[in-house]
Amino acid sequence: MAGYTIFDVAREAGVSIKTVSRVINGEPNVRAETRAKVLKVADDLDYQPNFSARSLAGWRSFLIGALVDNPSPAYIHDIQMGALEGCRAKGYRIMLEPLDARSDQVGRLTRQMLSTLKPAGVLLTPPLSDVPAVLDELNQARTPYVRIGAADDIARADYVDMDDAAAAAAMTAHLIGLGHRWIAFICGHPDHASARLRHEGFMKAMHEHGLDVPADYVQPGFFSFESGHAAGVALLRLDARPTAIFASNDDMALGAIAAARQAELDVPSDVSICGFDDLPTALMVWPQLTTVHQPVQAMARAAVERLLANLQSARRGHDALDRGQTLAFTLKLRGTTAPPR
Amino acid sequence: MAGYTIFDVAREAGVSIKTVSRVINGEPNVRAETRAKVLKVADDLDYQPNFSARSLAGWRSFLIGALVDNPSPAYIHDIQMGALEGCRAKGYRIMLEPLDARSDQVGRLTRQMLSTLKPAGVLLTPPLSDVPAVLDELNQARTPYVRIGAADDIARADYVDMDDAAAAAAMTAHLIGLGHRWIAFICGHPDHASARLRHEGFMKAMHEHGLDVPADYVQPGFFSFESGHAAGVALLRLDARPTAIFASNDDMALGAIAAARQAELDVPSDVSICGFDDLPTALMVWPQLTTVHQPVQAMARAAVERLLANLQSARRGHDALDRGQTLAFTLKLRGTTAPPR
DNA sequence: CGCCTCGTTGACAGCGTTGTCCCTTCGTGG
DNA sequence: CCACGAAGGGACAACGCTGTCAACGAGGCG
Repeated sequence: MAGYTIFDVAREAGVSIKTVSRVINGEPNVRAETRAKVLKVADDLDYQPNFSARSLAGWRSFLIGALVDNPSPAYIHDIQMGALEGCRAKGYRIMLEPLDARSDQVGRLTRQMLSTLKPAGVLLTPPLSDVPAVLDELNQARTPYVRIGAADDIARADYVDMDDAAAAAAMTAHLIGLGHRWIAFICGHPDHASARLRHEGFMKAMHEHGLDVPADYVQPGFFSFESGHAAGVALLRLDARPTAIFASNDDMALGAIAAARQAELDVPSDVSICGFDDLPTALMVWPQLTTVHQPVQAMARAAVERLLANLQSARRGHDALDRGQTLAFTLKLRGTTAPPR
Repeated sequence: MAGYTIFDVAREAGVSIKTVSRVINGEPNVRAETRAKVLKVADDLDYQPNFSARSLAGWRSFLIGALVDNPSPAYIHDIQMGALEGCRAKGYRIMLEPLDARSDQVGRLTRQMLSTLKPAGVLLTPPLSDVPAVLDELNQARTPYVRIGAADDIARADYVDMDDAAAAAAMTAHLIGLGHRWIAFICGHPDHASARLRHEGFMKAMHEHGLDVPADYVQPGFFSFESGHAAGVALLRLDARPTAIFASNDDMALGAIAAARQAELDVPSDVSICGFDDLPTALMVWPQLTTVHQPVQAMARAAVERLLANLQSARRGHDALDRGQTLAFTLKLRGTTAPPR
């Protein structure tokens, strides 16, 4: 039958259950020799500590909740894989928890999740990273959490993010460097802090280069293909048609490309288009999409690692280390941007 | 503090802990009046039964493991969301478990996962649905499971799938109906049973319509964009160039489209291209990709529902119901297929 | 009218682990 | 050689829930 208990290990190793527990949990006050013996027996028996029992007996479980409210499969996938990488070795597990950030039940749902799962920590992703009701519940339950891509009240808790504004500025500078002067921008979903930052980065770069951005060159968008398509249609119909369009995510960039194709315009020779995120799809269209690589997986991994590090230092009574971490972005210059004709 | 225990509910309702437990678990032999009272108190207190305690005390946990080995974020996402839909209401949770089907450790890893998590049931996705080592471990641990898209030894366990061969035949018939006679096929990953079935469906439809398939019209592929691209390049270089290409998944279809673009061929006027899966990306390229909609989310949901139904009937000592379920596919006729010139 | 059955409820013992507390052992300095 | 402190190790009680079994009262039946 699959599964020995700690009792079996203790018997085989000739020590008490508690000592095995100490070894498994890396607690101090075990002689190196004893530790080695226990480890060997545990390995021989292929002993796996029972998840539920550990959570029940100990203060917290070995679960990390990942709260998401993002329609993008690729984003969720990256979050989950990054988080898994960060905690698999330490015996923690990830439980994905989709949650509607705009619901007025979001606080109650968070609380329910906390009391059923009693997670050791929680990962917050945009736009949930900036929902006060969620943060409050987390604080009240004294559950440590890391916010990914948060913008509001950044000092409130541990965070991991990237510099969206700088990235947008860098991409804008790239377009300007190619010779573009008339660059339009498609905004992201207003609920997302990063959408705001990307917009700011774009505007800043334009102004710094002394370039003008007409009001109708900034189109609203919601991070969806359709909204990008609509914005693209609107932009390409303008009398003073932009020579480049910077969409604040890839889905919208693809929508804008579709709009260009329908208008019988070639990308990039008639109009350059670039995105933001670097989805897998960016490589699966032709020409391949010029975009900003957002290190989602690396952020998730870093977030989990911070979480676990803080859990350990909390147990030892240390203070939290630094308060957050900003990861580097990369410009992926590919086929959808070129000098204007 | 967030979280009352069953004890609080019992006290408030003036009954024993066990009675509350009965109500929560929907067990029989509780007077309707008592049941209602307990339910009301539980609701007032917003009581959430503790996950770990339930798993530890009962021999079943409330976890369902979803074993996946598929690089596609969209696929994993659909599986997870479908599974969530199927079990959220019943208080079960999904735990995603990536596993390498080709590793010789796959059996050991499965066993480890089973003994730490003690899941109530397991969802198997392709290609893991057909890995004997995994199935054996599951049987040995007496953990019920449902196989999604399995092909080998189908009577071995409960399954949910779609008719890949029929779907491929239907798509082929669509191309033939448009007037194509010279249709090429890009195969899928040889480890996937569905790849084989799709190929068979294609060949069958061609033969039934009395059409010939030259040997070099059937290209190998691995379900990846790159392999589709390579196959596309090879096919479009042929002296007798096919007028249509049926790629056995969307990633490869996109690869083939890229190959056509690079060869300065228009899709669909110079060459029709279609895929299989209906990824979100299929709608985000222009022209939009003609493909077969694979009901991944619905399959995952059905699989979980079957799992839970069987769990209940097992407890009541019933036999398993029917042995499996085949879901309907849909042809999504969009912009990348058209009559040949 | 007593006996048996059935539906309903509660008392109690685990489930496999960790936290707390205490005892033992060993090394060190006086 | 003894006193003392620290480190190593064990006994035992939780943790919150479910499974088992027994107790109880209400009917049905002979």
